[in-house]
Amino acid sequence: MAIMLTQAPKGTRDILPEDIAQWNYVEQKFSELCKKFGYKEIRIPVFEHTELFQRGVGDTTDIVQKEMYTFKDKGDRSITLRPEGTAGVVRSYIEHGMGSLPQPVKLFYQITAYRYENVQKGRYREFHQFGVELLGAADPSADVEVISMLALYFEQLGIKNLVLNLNSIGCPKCRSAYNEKLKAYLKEHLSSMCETCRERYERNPMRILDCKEEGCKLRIKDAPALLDHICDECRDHFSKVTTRLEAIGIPYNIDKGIVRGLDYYTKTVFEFVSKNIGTQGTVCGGGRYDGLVEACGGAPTPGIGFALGVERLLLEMQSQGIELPKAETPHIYIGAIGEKAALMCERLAWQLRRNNIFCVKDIMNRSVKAQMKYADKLGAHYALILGDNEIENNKAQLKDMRTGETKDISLDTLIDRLVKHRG
RNA sequence: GUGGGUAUAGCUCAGUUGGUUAGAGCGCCAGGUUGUGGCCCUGGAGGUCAUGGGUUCAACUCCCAUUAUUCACCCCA
Repeated sequence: MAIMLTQAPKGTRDILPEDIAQWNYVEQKFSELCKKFGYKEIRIPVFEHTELFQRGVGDTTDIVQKEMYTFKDKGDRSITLRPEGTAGVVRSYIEHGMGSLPQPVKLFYQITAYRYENVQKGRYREFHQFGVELLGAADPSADVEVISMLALYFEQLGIKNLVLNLNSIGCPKCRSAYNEKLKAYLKEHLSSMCETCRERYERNPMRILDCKEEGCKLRIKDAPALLDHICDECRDHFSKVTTRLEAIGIPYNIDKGIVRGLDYYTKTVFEFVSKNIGTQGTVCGGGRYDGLVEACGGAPTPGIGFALGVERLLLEMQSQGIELPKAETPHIYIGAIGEKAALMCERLAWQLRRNNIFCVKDIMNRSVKAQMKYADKLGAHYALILGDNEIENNKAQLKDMRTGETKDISLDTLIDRLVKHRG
């Protein structure tokens, strides 16, 4: 089979001009909101050293085990296209000594990410994420700030009925104690469980709770839940988070099953889930990762963040019938008949554009009728055609394309009038 | 990695039990006016019917494979 020159690779897609306005809209809204909370934008590389993700995301995760786009560059370095944003941001935090900045350090980003997975609704191999990382703050207020940002973002976009699922997966201390309890419970059932679960039993028993195999689900149902076995400190942290969420009126649902995909998550984990955009309903996921900076070679630093799937966000907005902005249309179209008029058209359009007016002019040398049709299709508010009469009298008919009315207007005052009447 | 659906024009789709020049609507271009869009009318461009093989006198139509796409499993944003 010949390589498909005319087809984008599997799992990638073009965002076409007709859809750009809605992307710009959600991007701008997100960026404004982040700034109001004191977050600063950061831009990180599309690729990093493979080892960063192995450490930062975790060797036992599906992401690292089977979903990364990894290749050798010409210097024989192993390079990986970022499968998410947190690892890169944490690397940057360490590399640039951000631990010496006034704490906490609050960052946001809008990135593409890459995972080699089979494509389905709401899931692509190249996808877009908005994310936030809050580094240096261990207090439960930090968890609440990050979650409340999301709640406010959805509110501002007019999105309703997303469910906030919340859980705590404890700290390394209580988790290892819990893991022992879990292993003790699972030990007698192990022979009847699936192969991957038997492997997880050794490497990362908590992930067994995520298994969807029927046989395993049966065993898991009555397994001890981590949330019921976390240490006093983690319990206190979690209860402060929920108390504060209640204080500002953000509803949540405790879901003891949330584990999250990254190994370094600690304490609070959460996701915002939709029911109506297919089975990939997690619009946004995040959590606390107090061990991550240290694991990547920095000083012990608490952190919390989230990533929001933009494709899923837009799917959700569409499914809720939320009206999204469309591209701006020209304020005026200027056409011309004949060479003399074309020269005048050139000058006029130039002046309009220097005055910041959205102006489209004829560059096809077409008939008047074709030009008017074109102006109509562009959605221009006004149209104006220059010809011999206009040159002679220095006047033209300014046509309002919505009402069809025309007005005689002196070309000298055209710009003033358009500036005044704009918008 | 696994399973199901789908593949005909730029888009949405027809195409009879297999039958000769593959159609429609929308969109695009042009004309119907001598210098003015929308409605209407006329004309035009645009398809190796996803690709490769097979059955047949004959395949868009039946069979097989491949690829793409889509939905789902796994997992995640």
